[in-house]
Amino acid sequence: MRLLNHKSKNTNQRSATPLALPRVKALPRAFYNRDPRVVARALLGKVLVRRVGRAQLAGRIVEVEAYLGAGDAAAHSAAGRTARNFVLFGPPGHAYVYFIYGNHYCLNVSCLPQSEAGCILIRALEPIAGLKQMARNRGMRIAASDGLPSSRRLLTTGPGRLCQALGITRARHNGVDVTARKSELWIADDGFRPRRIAATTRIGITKSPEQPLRYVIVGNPYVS
DNA sequence: TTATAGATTGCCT
DNA sequence: GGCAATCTATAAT
Repeated sequence: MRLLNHKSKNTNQRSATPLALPRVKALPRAFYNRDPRVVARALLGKVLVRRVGRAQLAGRIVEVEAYLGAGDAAAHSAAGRTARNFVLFGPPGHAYVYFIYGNHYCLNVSCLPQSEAGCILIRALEPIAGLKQMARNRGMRIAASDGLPSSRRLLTTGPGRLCQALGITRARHNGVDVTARKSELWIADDGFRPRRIAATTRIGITKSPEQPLRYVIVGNPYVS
């Protein structure tokens, strides 16, 4: 398996360096079996891979938010287990996909052991492979190959956008094991390590907005 | 049973 | 900057 590298003029450190990925590893279950704040930082720079038959869509994770297992009023798990959030209470390393505002899907990855409901919201990706398909999925006429960062940003910057670009839906991907390379959705480590990470407050929440639980790769142009 | 807010986005002025 | 789109969960009738 090989991720096609998209030739791009790099506007940021090394985040778009060629991916020599003859055999990247999937992150193991133990990676996710930790405090969401630790997992969130560690996920920055990893590669989200969406397999569609033989084709692959992939993007580097550049922005995430941590939602804590207990005592986090902003988390979906705050009121306990429901038909929507049950995945969060299962084992770590599984996709939690929910539908929001009647229009958009958002992708999270569960962390902490069984019965503890922490998770990480994936908020932005730097597109790596399958950009044309992403543009098609997003209904963008231009194939995002015009080299303009401004238009490419619209592919995968924002939690709703990246789900649409990768064709992620609740019906198909909620509960998927992201530690398995055979999954339609999994997360790879290609050895890239962010140079600098910053923590800020989370976006769009009203309940406990003061905690710095949003993490970004400093300077990456695909951060929202 | 009905109302309202929400981990968002795109299009309008 | 305002607001519509319109599913899901929860609070209020």
